[in-house]
Amino acid sequence: MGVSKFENFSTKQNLIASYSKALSHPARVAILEEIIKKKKVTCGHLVQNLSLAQSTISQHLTELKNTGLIHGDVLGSSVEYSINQKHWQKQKSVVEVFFGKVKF
Amino acid sequence: MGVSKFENFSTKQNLIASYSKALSHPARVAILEEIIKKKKVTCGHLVQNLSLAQSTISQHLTELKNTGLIHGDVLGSSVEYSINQKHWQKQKSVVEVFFGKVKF
DNA sequence: AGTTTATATCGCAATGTTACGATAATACTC
DNA sequence: GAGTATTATCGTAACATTGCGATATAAACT
Repeated sequence: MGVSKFENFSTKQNLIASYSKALSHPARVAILEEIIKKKKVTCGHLVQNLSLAQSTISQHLTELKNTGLIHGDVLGSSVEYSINQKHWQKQKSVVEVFFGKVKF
Repeated sequence: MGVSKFENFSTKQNLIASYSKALSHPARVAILEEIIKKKKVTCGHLVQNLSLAQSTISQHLTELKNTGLIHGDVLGSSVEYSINQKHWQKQKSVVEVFFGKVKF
């Protein structure tokens, strides 16, 4: 029991769910806002600005990377994270279409 | 450990996270789509259309109700669920502002 | 090569989510 | 009132998520 039954739902429904899940924790929202503000941001910068351990932030970054919202460019010994414009726009439009289904 | 540190983040960040969490499971996306399509929908109707147990669907409905996205009107022995237009619009605008922060 | 710096990954504990069956609660029907 | 129908809640099992410290990995610097 307790196992999510993703196969019962459409690809589109799973896509919306997966995109929304990326934003479903305030730490990830905060990370994205910081990336947007600074354009490029390292893990170390985020560690200094958010009150979370380095390993925790790295984990959130990996999640955001996996959904496609950001990408990391290796720069010497550090990694610069920035918004993946293509996926951002895709998620933006998918979510907006969903919310637009309700007519006022 | 493993306890989410919501207090480290702003009210706005927690709001976006909480709204997004409501859409972070395909069953809830499917439920919302069905409600939008039919305008009003009972729990029983959803049980017939989604392959999930009655108790599971009732649980998802309660979650959607708690975030404010839908409300239920008692109608005899059943309950008719519909979109809470006010909260829907609020969530729509909060999410759109967030996505709009990235300029292309 | 050894040291420092930056990030990722592992292992684990605490908590949260998802699903179901069983049962309770409420409102109609006879 | 007894029986039926509809929804909510309880209890519980199986995962999943979040967080941290410790450790691994990789690049840069002496």
